[in-house]
Amino acid sequence: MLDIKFIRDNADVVKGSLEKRGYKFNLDEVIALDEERRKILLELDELRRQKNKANDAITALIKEKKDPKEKIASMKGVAAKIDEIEAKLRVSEEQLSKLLMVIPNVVHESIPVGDSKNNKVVRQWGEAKKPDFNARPHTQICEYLDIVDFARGAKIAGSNFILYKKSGARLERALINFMVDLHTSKHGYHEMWPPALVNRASMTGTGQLPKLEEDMYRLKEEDLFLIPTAEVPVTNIHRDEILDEKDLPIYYTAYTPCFRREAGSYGKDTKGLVRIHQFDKVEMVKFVKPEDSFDELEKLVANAEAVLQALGLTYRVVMLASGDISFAAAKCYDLEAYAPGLDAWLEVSSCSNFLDFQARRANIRYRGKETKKVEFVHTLNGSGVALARTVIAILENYQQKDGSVVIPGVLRPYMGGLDRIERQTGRF
RNA sequence: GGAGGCGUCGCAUAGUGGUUGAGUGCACCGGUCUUGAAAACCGGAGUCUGCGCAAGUGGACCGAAGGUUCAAAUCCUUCCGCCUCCGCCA
Repeated sequence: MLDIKFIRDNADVVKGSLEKRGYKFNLDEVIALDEERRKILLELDELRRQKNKANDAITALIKEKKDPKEKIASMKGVAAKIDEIEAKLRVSEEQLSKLLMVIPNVVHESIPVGDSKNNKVVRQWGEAKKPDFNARPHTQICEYLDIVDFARGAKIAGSNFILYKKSGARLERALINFMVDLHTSKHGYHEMWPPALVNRASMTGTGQLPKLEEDMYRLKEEDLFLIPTAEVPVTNIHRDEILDEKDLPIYYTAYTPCFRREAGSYGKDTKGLVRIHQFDKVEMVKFVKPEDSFDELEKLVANAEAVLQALGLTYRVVMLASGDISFAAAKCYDLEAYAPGLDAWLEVSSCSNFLDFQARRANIRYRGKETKKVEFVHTLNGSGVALARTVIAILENYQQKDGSVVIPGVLRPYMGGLDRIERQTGRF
């Protein structure tokens, strides 16, 4: 959420940002509503002041054992008027906050303007090269090695739900453990294991609601949502809290499954592991002082890159353009791993700085040591990294001519020493 | 799922209709004392928001939302959360 005072004082900046994002939004309506709201508030406060004064007078009369009847009678009208104006204020505030909730964050000046075609590759690590034999896509590798069962996943839950089998399941678990261990032991993150279902307040706090309700799985009875990312529960750890400056920055990492309905994306990337309804992800979340957030973003990206480097995967870092960046983010880098079987760059991480946008919605603040003032923190998060697509990259990059897949060295201790996945024979 | 209890300013608590936006203790900040510290003593401190260049001056906030009343932390209704016991259960 943007600060209404910021909007008021920087209407041009906000309009410019909306324009860069390609948003159609009438900001002047917001500014007019705010003006009206303040006018009502002024009138209301004055009446309430009169009421408070009169109440003091009534109290004094009672103390002096005098009859307050006359004073009381004269206050009835004021009380009624206050009720009436309070109702007006409520309507005005509701309208305003509804609009404020759907205004996206102001994009940072450093990012390219335009749609996804203007995304900028900042750097690349490794070479995008195909093996010297006929590289197969991961779907064929999975089938040959019998490590992912697409048909049974669909039988159990529905299309684009995945059943990992045997070494496939083990690989998934190995990756999760490897990544969490890396972030906790080398990058200074504290490990968390949050609920995979969250309430409406949490979803609103990080900005998924109200805009993206139809993209999520929802439990009607309880009004709970399956998390689309660990960002939601982990950022909301500190919702409605005032942190101490000395505790900042706070780094958390968490593995969670992630659930996405992907409504409206049918027909797009529907083959294999690219776009599935439930996937695993290790997430990194930061709470930092405002002046540090852009430095922290660079470090966050480096932490995610460390995973891909350790796995020996070729990737590139892409700075998202203003039209492609998410609702709550001011600046965002995607990490894309190269998958030779598909001959495609797959988005496996997204690292964003939200500035105080989420903190304002979720009311996450800190008290300055020197200033004693309470201020909003800046929040960031990044995938470190998302599975399924990383599994694709591993399978397609490490496939051998004989159809087996070599396990990257860092994962072997997590695979019980296994260094290669080979075709399993037998019924199961 | 059933029965009961409870939600007050960082923490613990006092407060059952009118000098209560709210007392006390701990924690916190400043000062006195001390070589320094501790203790003791004195003092200070909540959050949000309106108007104002500012000094300042209003308003709101006792889990949330409604209601009763001239007046609500206090009474009523609904909701949310937590605790205890019983039931069920990985």
